[in-house]
Amino acid sequence: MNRKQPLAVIVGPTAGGKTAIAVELAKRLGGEVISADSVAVYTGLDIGSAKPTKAERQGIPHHMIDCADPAESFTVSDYQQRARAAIEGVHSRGNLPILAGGTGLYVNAVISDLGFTDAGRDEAFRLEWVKRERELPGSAYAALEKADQKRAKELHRNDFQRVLRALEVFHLTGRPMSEQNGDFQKSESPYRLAVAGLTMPRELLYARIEQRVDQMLSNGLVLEVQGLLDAGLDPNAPSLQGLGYKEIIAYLAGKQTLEQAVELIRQNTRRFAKRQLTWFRRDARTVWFDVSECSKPALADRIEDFFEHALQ
RNA sequence: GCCUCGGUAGCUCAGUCGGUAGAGCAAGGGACUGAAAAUCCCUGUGUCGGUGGUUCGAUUCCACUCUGAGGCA
Repeated sequence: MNRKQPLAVIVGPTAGGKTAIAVELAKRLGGEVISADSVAVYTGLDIGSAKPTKAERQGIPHHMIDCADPAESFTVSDYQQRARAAIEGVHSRGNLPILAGGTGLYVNAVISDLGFTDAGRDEAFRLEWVKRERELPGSAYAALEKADQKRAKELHRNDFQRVLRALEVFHLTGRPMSEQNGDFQKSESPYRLAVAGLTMPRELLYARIEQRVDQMLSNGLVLEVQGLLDAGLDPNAPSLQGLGYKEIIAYLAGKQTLEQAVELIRQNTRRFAKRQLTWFRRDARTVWFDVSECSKPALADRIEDFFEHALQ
């Protein structure tokens, strides 16, 4: 009987120390890092995404970083395919893949048996509905109630982004989205899994976020954004809707002061970290490690121990 | 020194013709299947500045007091 391949996973809120611990464990366990970060996939978005530098990577191979053009939109489904291929590559080299990142949906797309429908995107269809919704708010949800009652019940009528996607799937396939997607909470993982969650007291996390934002600024975040815009990147591109980018763009457009932009980045990052915690807490497979409870080497010891036992 | 207007949720304020109070923002919690760093939902007990007085009952009225802003000397 074929045994599933092992996959070590490190999740947690932004600025929580995932990168450093992932590299440390890769060194100890003979691993390679698979990033699970929806912004670090884009080339050129380096500072704002806190992409690990060459020095921080310490010679450990990192996958799923710089693999998409920021002018194009990169989706979960793209991520799933390519990340799984990357993991297979790591296995074929006899190494341990370490999936590390804070984008919950991306992590789930890899570690759960999450099957995406074949339906891609239909931009014309989307534009049409955006227009209709503006003219008659609530019409998209009303249409979904007719097309896919089950999905409509799962969604809130105001969650236009999801309502629209469900409509799009029905439009492209002629079948309700709710019939095409399994319940990923109940699905079995394709891998032998060990999921470590990094956590710390909220107060400490927020202090670290503040530090990180200051660091990004002194590393030249404003110049990075200016450079991307100068290179012709559309400020409305999905890649630039990320934290830190949209606020700086608003500053460069003269819509707010730099101080306001920075304060907004801090606040939005705190909120984002909160949402990340909500996501990872929900997954019962996550085993939590409090970073503030011990020294860095001791933390690495504990997680190394956990991975070794859980992945046996 | 005198006069006026304030002191109510972490912040800015509303309100109670006397029956112990509510908005916005902040914050917290939750959801999450092709934009996910996105999108969306839910959540308001606080010595009503302090001490006395009147009253069945005071955050509300009265007195004193502390404190902030402005004005007059």
